[in-house]
Amino acid sequence: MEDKVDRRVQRTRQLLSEAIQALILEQGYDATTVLEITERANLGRATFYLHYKDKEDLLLSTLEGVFDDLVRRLEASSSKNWRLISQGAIDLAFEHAAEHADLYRIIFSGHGAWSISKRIRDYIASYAHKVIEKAQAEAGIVPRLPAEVPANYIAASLLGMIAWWLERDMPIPAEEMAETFRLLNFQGTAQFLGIEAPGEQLLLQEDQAN
Amino acid sequence: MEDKVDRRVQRTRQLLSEAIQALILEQGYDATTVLEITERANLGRATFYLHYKDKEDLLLSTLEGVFDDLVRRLEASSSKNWRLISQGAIDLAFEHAAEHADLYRIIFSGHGAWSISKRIRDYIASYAHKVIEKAQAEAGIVPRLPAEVPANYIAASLLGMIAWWLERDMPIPAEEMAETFRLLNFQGTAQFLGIEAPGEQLLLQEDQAN
DNA sequence: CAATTATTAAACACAGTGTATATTATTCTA
DNA sequence: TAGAATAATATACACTGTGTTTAATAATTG
Repeated sequence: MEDKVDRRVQRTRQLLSEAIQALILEQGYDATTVLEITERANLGRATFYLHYKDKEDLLLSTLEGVFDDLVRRLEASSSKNWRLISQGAIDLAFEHAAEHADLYRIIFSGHGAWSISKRIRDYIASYAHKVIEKAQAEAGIVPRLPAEVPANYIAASLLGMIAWWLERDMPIPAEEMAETFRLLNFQGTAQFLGIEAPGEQLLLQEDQAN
Repeated sequence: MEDKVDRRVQRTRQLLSEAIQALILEQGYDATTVLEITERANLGRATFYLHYKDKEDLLLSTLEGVFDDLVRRLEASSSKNWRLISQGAIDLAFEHAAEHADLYRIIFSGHGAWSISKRIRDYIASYAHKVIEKAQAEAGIVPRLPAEVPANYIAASLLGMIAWWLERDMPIPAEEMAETFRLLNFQGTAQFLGIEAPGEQLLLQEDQAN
C-alpha cells in the first residue's frame, strides 16, 4: 500500500526503535540518552531529530505500533455473540502480552510510557463497557451500577494481572492465566474465602475439603 | 520522642516537600526542576542538596510518609475477625486515598513515583494474602489457586478502582466506593452480565428485571 | 554567651538537549 | 543509468539543568 516511504527512513526508524527498546530494558528509561540510542543504532545523533522530537516521542511511536496491533486483532475477532467476544478478548490480551512481553514490561515499568498505559486501559474499559451494555440489554438486566464502574474494574484488574504475570516472568501459560482471570473476575474472590459476599444475598456453593 | 532534629532542618524539609507537591500537580514531574522547587520554597538551591540526592529522593521521602501512615492505620485496625479486617481495610483504603487525594494523584500519575506505587501494591497484596490464608484455614477450603494469585488480583483491582475514582474527581462518596468494590470483587462481574461464570459450575441467582 | 550546625550565594565543570549548516551518500524516477 | 530529490552525517553552537565546592553569614542549641 504505502510503499512511498524512503527505504533509508524505514531503516532509520526501525533501528532507532530497536535501540531504544533494548536500552530501556537494560538501563531503564531515564538513564537512556539520545546519544546512546543513536550510537546503539549506528546513526548520527542529528539523524534522530530528523524523525523524532525527543526520547518520549520515539518511545510512544514505538509502543503505538503494538497497541494498534492489539486493537486490530480485537476488532478482527469481533463476533455477534458477546460471550465469545469477552472470552476471546481475554485470551487475546494475555496472548498479546506474552508475544510482546518486552514492550509490555516497558509499558508497565511506568516511566515514560504512562500515556500509553492509560490509553490501553481506557481502550479496554470502553471495550468492556460495550460488552456489558450488550449483555445487559440481552438479558434484560436492570443495571445496579453505571456500566462505567464495572468496565473500569475489569480493565484495571485485567491489566493488573498481566503486569503481575509479566513481572513474575510468566510462570503460568497464557491460556491458563486467561482462565484464572475469568474465574476471579466473573465469579469474584468470595469463593476463595468461603463466604457469601456482603451486601447482596447471593448463595455460593463452596468446595468442601474432604 | 525524636525532638533532636534542628528546627531549621525540619522547616527546610517541610518547605521542600510542600513545594515539590505543588509543582508536580501544576506542571508534572518531569517539568519540575530543583531550582524551581527551591525558589518556591524560598531556599537556596545548594540547600536542597544538603538534604536530598535529587528530585526523586525528595519525592519518595515525601510519599513515604503517607504510605507509612496508611500502614500504621491498617495495622491499628487489626482485629481477630478476618471478615472485619478485610471489610475495614477496604474502607480505609478509600478513605485514605480521599484524604491524601493530591498525593495519590501524583503516585498514580506514574512519573517518578513508580517504586512507591509498586510498594503500595505489594503491601496490599501481602495483606490480602494473609487474609485469604486465614479465611481458607478457617473455612476448611482447599485452595484452587495459590493464594498469591487472588491476592494480587485484589491489590490490582483495588488500586485500579482508586485510581479511576481519583481521576474522575471522586464523584462517589468513599463508603459507597468501598461497598461497590466489595460487590465487584467478592461477587464478581458475572452478575452484571446475566450469566453463570464459565469454567466452574457455580450457580448464581440473578436479579430479574420486573 | 559560645559552640555547633544550617543556610547561603557564587562559581565551577559537566552532561545532555535541540538546532543549524555545509557536505556526502543514498534513493527514487523518468 | 543519469540527474533530481531527499536523507544522513559530522561538527559546531547556545542553552538548560545538575551536582559539588567554597567561604561567609545566620540561626539554633545547651
